[in-house]
Amino acid sequence: MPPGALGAAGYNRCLDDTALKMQEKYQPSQIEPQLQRRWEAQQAYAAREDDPRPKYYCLSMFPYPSGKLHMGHVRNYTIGDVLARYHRMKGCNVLQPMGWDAFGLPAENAALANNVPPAEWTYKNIDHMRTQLKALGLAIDWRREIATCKPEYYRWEQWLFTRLFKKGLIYKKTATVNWDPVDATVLANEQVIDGRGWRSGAPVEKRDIPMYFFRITRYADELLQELDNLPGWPEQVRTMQKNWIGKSYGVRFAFKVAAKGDTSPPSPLAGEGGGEGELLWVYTTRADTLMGVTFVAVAAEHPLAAYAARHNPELAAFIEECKQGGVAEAEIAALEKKGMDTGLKVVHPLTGEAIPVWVGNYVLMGYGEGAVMAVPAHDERDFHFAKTYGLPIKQVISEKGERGREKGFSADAWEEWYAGKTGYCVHSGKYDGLGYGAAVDAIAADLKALGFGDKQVQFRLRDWGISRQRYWGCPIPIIHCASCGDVPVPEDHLPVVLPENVTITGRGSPLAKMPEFYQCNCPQCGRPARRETDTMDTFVESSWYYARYACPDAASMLDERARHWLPVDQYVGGIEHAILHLLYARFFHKLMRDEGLVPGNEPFTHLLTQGMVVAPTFYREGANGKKQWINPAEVDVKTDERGRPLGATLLADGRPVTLGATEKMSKSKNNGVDPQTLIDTYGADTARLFMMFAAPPDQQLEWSDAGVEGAHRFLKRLWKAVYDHVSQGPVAAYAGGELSGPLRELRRQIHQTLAKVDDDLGRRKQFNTAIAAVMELMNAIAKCDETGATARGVAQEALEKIVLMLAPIVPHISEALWTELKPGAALPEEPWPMADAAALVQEEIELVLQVNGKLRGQFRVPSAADKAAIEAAALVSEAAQKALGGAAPKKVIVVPGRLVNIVA
RNA sequence: GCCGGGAUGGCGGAAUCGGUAGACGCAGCGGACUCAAAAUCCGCCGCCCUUAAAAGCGUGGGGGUUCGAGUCCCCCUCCCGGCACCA
Repeated sequence: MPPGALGAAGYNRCLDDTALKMQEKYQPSQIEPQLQRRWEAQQAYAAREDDPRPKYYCLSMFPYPSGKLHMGHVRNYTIGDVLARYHRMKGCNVLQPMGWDAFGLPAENAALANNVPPAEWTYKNIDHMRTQLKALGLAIDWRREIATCKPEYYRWEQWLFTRLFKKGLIYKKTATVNWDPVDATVLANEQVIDGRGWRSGAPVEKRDIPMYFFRITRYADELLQELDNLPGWPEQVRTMQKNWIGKSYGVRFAFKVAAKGDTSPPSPLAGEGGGEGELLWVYTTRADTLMGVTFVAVAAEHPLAAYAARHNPELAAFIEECKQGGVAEAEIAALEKKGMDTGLKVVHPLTGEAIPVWVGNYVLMGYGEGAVMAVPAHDERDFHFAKTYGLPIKQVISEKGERGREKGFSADAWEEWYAGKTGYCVHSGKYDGLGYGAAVDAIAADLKALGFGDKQVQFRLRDWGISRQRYWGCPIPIIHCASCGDVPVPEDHLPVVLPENVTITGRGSPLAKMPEFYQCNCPQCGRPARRETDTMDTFVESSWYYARYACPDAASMLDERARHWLPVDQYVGGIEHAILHLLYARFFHKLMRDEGLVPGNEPFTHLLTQGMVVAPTFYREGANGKKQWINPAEVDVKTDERGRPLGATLLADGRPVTLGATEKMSKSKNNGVDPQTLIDTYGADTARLFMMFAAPPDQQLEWSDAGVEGAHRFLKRLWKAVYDHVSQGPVAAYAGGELSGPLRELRRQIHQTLAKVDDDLGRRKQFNTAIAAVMELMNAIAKCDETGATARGVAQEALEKIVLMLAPIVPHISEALWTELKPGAALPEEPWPMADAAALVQEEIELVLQVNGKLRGQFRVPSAADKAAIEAAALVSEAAQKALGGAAPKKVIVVPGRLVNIVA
């Protein structure tokens, strides 16, 4: 039932009047649970499709149920809730749902540590965290709660999978994973520590295994193009996605692997098996430097490397060495660049020159062709590689520098301009003098004429491998049949239910050890077959949950309610999801659109990426040099008389501890502050206010106990101000009539604050400055000592507006105070207050006088004064006279409404 | 390594379109109230010189554009996020 349907009288009838009767003291522990119970009983935040008001779908990234809420959650969900409540007051039909990203690795880790089945652990965590979330007073429609580990949810993911599989949007190929040879298990990147398995300690190896892939590259162009149609997204996120997709225009061509003494050009009919006479394909965006190629580098896994190593034990050993270590790109990119000559040569396609082929540990098989042409003179990485191994460096690009003189090239040291595209070809025969574009065109044309190369558009984005050799995930709905191949599970056999009673050993894949799970019959031929035992990447669940909230009980994947609510108007979540999650969700939206399930091309109209919550760290070093991290709650920090930290001691023993860096709150650094303690001590409103006040939402937020007390102090002051005001008897808010100067000024500030807060919450989404403006207004009220009925009327107006402006941020205290200020009225029905333009008018304004850009004084002018009048007023001002000393100014710059700058 | 951010008093931050740097809060200092403490209220609070006023300096470092730069441009340092199996 929408709050409006009850009416103010009906809403207030649910009030326990005695318990909410105004106390002199602010007691959040009394107010908050009572209001939360009332909201729940009234279904005050249930969202309905038949509501005629414009819809506003406000979504915060759903949490992984790790055990208990952390500060990052409190921040994320408060931001979302402020926006949801603000838009509700603005007259929108708001949907704000909540659910659980319930599949994932930590449940299996917990199972290993505590011997609890992942399902049980997860459900227990969900129950606890739901209670915690409710204590925050979020305006959530809890009827729509979903958990991705429930078959009712993931069955539709399996259903979509089978549809996409039949469409050819899912395919199988091998991919490289981290392999722990001792635990016989595939490891996640975070489980590889310094090249070793986190539990076994064994050196990790790269291993190729078959996997299912989503053809996200088929949508690469659209995913890129549509970024320009997302003005509600932060520029930095769009830039990151653009670079991630990485559309490039280049040339794909082949070298022929030379048989001894053979310098003839390759034949287009040659094979690509990796032997002599066959083709070695590469892709380059710098075809203009083709004449400067001095070697070719292939990945250790490239067939040509294996071919060259057949009778070369040293090379074989090097290739083995390259297979050591994990697959994480960050790790590989940070490795020392190593390589070895294969002894093989390829033929330069244009010059016929023999070019050596090297194996390089920095060339990755999964990227492009797994082979690159190397131009040391014009690529920094190739340059350093060539220097290390004494390979030739051949300049083929030059550039004009100062006064049109040619820049000097030296193979001794790398310079930035070597890699530039603004020069022209040199030492390149017929291509000499051509610029970047013309040279690429000419060389591409020549390669094409030879029949083994052409221009090609390429993306950095790779297809999305979704197979995981894990238990706690959505089973991939495929049956492997010896005669029919990979057969998708038919619709009427879905869902493929994940068994919940399992024992996790940390060795191998649990489902692959459960015949009762994998033994089945082929849906096509009926013969015994084997069910796929891999589960899906958990990013798959989080790629479409936003749509399921619209219709959590639908008897299909989505129904018409998804068309009503989508797209999400406002999405709120951590910046760490800027690329992967947000790109996958955009991709899924397009997949679902093409299935006719969702409207529009993009899932999220506006995006707010919030910063992390950080806190100081404290530690002691053990005898073995290992740091023992101490929680900030167990530490007493001593400061000097200016508040600078002098040192810290452990409360338990009074002995010193070391103050470490301020870092993201984490288990590993033991610097997390439990939000539960905060809520228990000060109430949810204080927690919310502090989170919104301490930093702008997109910046990192530093935890501060003192800051929390400051936020609590403000709420106590607000409470007392209303109490004192109400105690003097009821009064109507000022509605017109003569005002004294100070009261007119106070009223002007009330309405100036209304305009500011509306802009901050609506357009800027910057809550700290909105709160600061309200605090300033509170200070102004306290300073105003006008008395009488009119003054009380203005005070009533001020307090009413303050309570309404704060309602989205601190909903409990606001609702309690509203009942006192306007007996019989219900806050959830109040519209957002708008500034009265008439109250903002000023007769005179103060401008700044600068001399040579430096502040030298102030002067007053009528607010209607034009430029000439302002200049005249400035020149006769005391400060101007003093600065000029009778001389005429050289120049006068007038910025109306701001300042006058006199150039003397 | 590559891509994207960030750096402003003792601290968190403000300055929204190139126009008064430090709003608001915290900490600190001084005072009021109190038998006392806590709470609360009032005042001060960038650095430097100073009795004071005034001047000077000041937004990570170096250079530039401009009447005027925290904001724009170039170079550098450090910190943070992401890098495809943490979520």
